[in-house]
Amino acid sequence: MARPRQALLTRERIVEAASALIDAEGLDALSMRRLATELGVQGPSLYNHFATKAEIVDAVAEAVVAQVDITVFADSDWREALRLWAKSYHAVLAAHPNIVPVLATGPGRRPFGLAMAEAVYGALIEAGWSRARATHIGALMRYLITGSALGSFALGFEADPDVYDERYPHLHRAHELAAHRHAVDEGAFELGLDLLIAGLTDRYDQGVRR
Amino acid sequence: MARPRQALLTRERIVEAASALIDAEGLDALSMRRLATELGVQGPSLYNHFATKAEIVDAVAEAVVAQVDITVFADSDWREALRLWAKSYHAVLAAHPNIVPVLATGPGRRPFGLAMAEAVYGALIEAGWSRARATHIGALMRYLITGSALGSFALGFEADPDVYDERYPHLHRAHELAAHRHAVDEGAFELGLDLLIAGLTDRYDQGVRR
DNA sequence: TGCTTAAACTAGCGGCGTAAGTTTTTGCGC
DNA sequence: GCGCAAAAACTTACGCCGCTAGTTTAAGCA
Repeated sequence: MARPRQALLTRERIVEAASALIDAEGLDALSMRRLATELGVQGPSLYNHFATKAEIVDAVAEAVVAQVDITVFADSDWREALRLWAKSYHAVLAAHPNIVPVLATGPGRRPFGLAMAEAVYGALIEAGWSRARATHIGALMRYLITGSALGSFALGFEADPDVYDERYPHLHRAHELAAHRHAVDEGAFELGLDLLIAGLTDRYDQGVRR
Repeated sequence: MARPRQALLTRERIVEAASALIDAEGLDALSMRRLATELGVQGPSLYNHFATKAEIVDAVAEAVVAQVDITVFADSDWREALRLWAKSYHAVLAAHPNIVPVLATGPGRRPFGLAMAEAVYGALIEAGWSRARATHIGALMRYLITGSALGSFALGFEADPDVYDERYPHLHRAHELAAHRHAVDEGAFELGLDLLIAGLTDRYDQGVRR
């Protein structure tokens, strides 16, 4: 086949297919040939639309970050905005956990990623936090959000009871963690968010803003 | 060469070389052929000592976790122990950032990883926290520690000033972040640790332990 | 109508993890 | 002391991978 009358590929279609593949089978399953097959095309054809595989992955990451609600920073008090944004971000990552390793490395040059950083940092600065502290708070939120999304804590433990022998007396029920995955992971995230925002609120109200 | 009079490889030597390679050039640079070359041997010879590449990576992860000080849980108050352990873990990961993605998925079946989980969870249970809360606290600590080690927040922003145009008014100095990498990353981690432990202490002292 | 560009193709390079089978040495049981 | 299994290296090879180069044909514009 040479050039078809109607183009088979668009950047949008490629990103959609890549996103679906990553969601369904993980980052490792995304290969140029596999993705192309999924789109009914030969591998190298993708290079007519993206220069490298990394560009495709970046575009997928960008599409995911674009789903996070950052409008809250315009409307709400910084505490409430931080909480709502964190929950929104957390929910988006929970829906697309396989792309998290990419997001965890920072916004890079991705416009939506930068817009999110701008919204968070801007709101903290406007609230009166020092530049250094606003940066710390932004970093801290990313640690919590990507850390919790990167891998389920509950699933980090084997479901095989034989793993937890007499060397680990307190872990004798750790094999049950997987069954309570949601409660464990969400509970830890909520606890972290509560503690961080409460602690920051205390400092803020005491006038300690740097 | 057939079987040599003196074995060229041992599991220990392989893990050491793999660890050094990962530290120096990252997880992606670790390939069986490359690692073998580093050890003066052909690629498949490694399979006489490890069944898969994943087993080698696991052994490297285990060697790193083994460096974390968990003796503090035997000696100190849970608050102090948590703080000291977190700092030790953080320092170890800062020295070996490239292996963090592996650790972030949990202890799996690695004895040192499980021993660490046992120490942390056991100390929290002994202190009187409920099982559910102790699990949450353990998860939360992992989120903070691996989240902060996974990728420098500061280095997640491009050092190229042109990236930060008029769309991101508050980020106009973000290109300077890389230069303050240490202060930013450490500051955020310390802030997080302070806030979490202070918040947990408050709840604990008020008798809220579940 | 003719030229440039776009978008598909095929072929191929060097690298990957690992399976299979070969060779030689070591060390143990008789 | 001998014979033989196991150990530890090897070579070869399979089917993947990202990506480059060059080819073909259609589309769009001068």
